[in-house]
Amino acid sequence: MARERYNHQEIEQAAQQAWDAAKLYETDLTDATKDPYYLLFEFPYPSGDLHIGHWYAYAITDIYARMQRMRGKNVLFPVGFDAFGLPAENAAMKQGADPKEWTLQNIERMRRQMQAIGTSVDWSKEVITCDPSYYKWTQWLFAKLYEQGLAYRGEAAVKWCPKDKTVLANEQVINGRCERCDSEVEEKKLTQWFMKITEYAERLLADLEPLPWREEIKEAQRAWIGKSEGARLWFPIVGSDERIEVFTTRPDTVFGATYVVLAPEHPLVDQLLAQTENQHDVLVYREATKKKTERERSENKEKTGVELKGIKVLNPATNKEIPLFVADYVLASYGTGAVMAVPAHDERDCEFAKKHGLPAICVIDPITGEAQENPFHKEKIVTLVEHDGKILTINWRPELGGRLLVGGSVEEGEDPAVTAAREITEETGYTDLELVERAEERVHHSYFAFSKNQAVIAHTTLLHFRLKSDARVEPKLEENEKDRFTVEWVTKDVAEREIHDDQHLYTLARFTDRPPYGKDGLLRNSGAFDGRDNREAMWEMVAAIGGERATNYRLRDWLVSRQRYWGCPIPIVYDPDGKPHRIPEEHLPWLLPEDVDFQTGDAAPLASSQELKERVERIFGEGWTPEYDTLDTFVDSSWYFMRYLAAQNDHEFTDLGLAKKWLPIDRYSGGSEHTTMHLLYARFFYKALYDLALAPNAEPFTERFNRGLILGPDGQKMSKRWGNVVNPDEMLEKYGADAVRAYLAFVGPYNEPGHYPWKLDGVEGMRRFLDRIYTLSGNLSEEAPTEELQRAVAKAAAKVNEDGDRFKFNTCLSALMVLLNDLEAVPTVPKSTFESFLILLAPFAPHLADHLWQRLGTERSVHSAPWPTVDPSLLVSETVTVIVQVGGKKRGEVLLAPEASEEEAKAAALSLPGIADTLGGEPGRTIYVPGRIINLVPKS
RNA sequence: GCUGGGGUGGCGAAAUUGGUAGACGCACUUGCCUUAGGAGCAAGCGCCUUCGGGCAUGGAGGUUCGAGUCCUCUCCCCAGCACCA
Repeated sequence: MARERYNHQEIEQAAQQAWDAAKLYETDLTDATKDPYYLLFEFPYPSGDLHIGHWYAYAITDIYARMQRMRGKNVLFPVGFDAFGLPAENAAMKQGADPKEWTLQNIERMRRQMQAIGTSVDWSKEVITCDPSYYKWTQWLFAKLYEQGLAYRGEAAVKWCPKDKTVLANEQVINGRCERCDSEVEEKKLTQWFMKITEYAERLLADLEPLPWREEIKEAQRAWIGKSEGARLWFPIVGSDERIEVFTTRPDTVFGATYVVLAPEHPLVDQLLAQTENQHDVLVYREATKKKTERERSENKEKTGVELKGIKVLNPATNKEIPLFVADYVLASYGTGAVMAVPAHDERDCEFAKKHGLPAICVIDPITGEAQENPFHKEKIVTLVEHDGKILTINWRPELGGRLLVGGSVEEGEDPAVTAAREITEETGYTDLELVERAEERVHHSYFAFSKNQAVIAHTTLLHFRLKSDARVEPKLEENEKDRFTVEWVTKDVAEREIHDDQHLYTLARFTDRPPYGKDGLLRNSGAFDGRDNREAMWEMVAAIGGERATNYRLRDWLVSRQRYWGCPIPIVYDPDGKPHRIPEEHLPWLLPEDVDFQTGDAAPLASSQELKERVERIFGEGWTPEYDTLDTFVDSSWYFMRYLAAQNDHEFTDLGLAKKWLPIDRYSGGSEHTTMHLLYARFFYKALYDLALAPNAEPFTERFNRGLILGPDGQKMSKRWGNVVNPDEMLEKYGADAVRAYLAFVGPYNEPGHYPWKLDGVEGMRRFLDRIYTLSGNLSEEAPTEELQRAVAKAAAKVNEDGDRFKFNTCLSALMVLLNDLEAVPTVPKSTFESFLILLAPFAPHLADHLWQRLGTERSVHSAPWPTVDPSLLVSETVTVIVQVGGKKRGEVLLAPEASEEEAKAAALSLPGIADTLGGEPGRTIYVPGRIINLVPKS
């Protein structure tokens, strides 16, 4: 039977017109007869043309919208445009276009394209963020947050992009570069508008836990919030009433703090300058850091800094005077902008201390091994012996511990150094030894000595020896000891790789890499706390030195001011004293002026508007001045999903009655690039509104899915630069919307963000699949379906249901392909079977399915047809293939009833040729999993 | 470096969560049909094989009657964070 090709252009246009005319996708938000289901995708920025990534985002989400609708849900599947933003303004500067016209034209074009791909979005609820009817409410919400103190004006060192000529939020700075244009970001001290997202840090973190999101999304948010728990401690400045406040996560190491460091921007630096002996050096250093970009500061990890000579601070634990430094490895914006430095236990402090010759005091004796009950205490030594750049090791037989350094037990009253020298000579024969260093700290190594059947804690002294010469005597060994180990000189690398004992590894690192030393263990050099477990004693120490528990977050407040034109005007005016006031509600929307000059250099374009100045004076009085900054577009997109519920409502920003019913959003599909910005901001916004009783609950998105990326045919990211951009319009013309969307659904799972290359052959294959369906529609009969066909349909329906809910449309389609293969194998297809097939197909190829459906003589659209319910009894087949294994290896298969007993299965298995031989007699044991396998295990 | 997610044919991927590894599709091979067309149909398609089988899910061990799936170690890829005290 020859395969026909359907005319996709005709079919698809007709279907779209029919859906439109029937208003098939307008959701009645008040309908109480059906379960509401809110399916949301991130609304696009109207850049101009729909690209394949948009297809992937909308067409695939649309599959689920259609599926849910057919299952009887009242589906809200809205769309809008995130229409403020820099590209419109750039186009204005480049081509002299009006940003508004440019944006609206793009929106018009994208609307048409979205309709052409057959998305079932509800256009009646469209929102456009640059429309005054929308931004009126953005302004209104800003004012609400301002009244709550959640939007505030503050002076801060902010990130400035010299190319885009605007400040950026922290989130928009990637490795010291502007995330949009990749320019190196500068720091400026400016007064700007912020949102107090830090006040919500804890809730943003805690409320993340129960959400059923992928771990990587949650983890990215957690990392961004960056909670760390520790303490605030105060270090008094000698001869002054001032104290330096530091934040530390390791207050238990305070006795080891040998100096204090301030960030160069720390306000105390100015205050202390007068008493500083080397004022000039400090000023020079501070100027130098100021000139460096953020990137230079973090790229060059060499630790620089200057001591404030003549100034000492007191370590509050030891009461000793310690020096004070400024260094740019301490960040002004984190914690208190000042740290206590503990070189013995912190890598960065250690590096800095080495460079400046500052002492390291070890305050923790590490504990290694595994905790044991009732241990026997013992004095031991471990020694690192070096000669000629190599390290002396004893390579024990594997069961005796493998490669180790020289160790041994200290005899009663013996000096550990003597023990060490004795052990080295006894075990290895070397005699010409020189003691280089004896570690101040000791290692407490806890283990079970099998030879003596005794749990032991070894209190180990660590020693570092050097051979003065390789003079050697015969080792003094018992006869039975001789073949238990070999003495080997190895490089440090080999030692690091092959020594597995923590205690010995610590020793190796202790004398080769130097500090930082171990993280946890028993306190030493810590006054009254000596011998205590460091973690356990930590808070007592904090209390003892007058510190307090504190939690710090990496998250900073969200900077929302932008020195740009094409954004939502901040609804603030300033009185003649420069004090900000919110613009009263009756003046909202506070319109964006139109008489602006974009070429303003570093100043905000709004400052060039005469109309704006006049408007302010007219309304508020003489001397009043406008706010010239506009809002970060992430503010617009932080609440748009609420506006969909009341897109046309002039009196309210949303409909709170409907919100109770529709929010939180059931499923939110978007790109992984929005994990730490949009998603975090929107969650914050929603929580803030919840606290104002303007949102019905505290989390806006129940489920979140990050979609993957469609790559060019060459496996590279699509880009004009590589010439590998796929033009969706061409595809649409050549293969039709159904083929393209089904192909995109088939490339891989939509519930995890993978990278899928666009393969033209694949689109053709998908079109072939659709053509085969079309062809099959010419081979229908009025017969009743056989049970076999019913089973095939039920199986496909079950799979589409299950995997559809998991956003795994690739396997849904494979189930439909299997079903089609089955249908092609029978002489004629019963009409009712084909109808079921079309219903299952409808979400994936909505136009073709609808066309064929109507050709069967049905008036209504397939998209209003009821989704098939699966009869579970049809999923259980009469016979199942049971795998026959002998000793876990497949040796054949038998057909059995699913409920066949073990005896029947065993008999059937044994009757297979060769099974009995392979088995060699009666099985010792039989494992039978009905419907799956029978495993006959030979007697051993 | 830290954290998280991964590694399965030539390619995109499946695998009922411990029970036939590679469903489905693409590419490829062979044959058929034909007024050679980038069409259609049929068969094949992990690797090796002495045709009995044997070996295969990055690698090495382990648990188990049975491991892609669980455990330990290790290598590689991707993402987020990265001087955060």
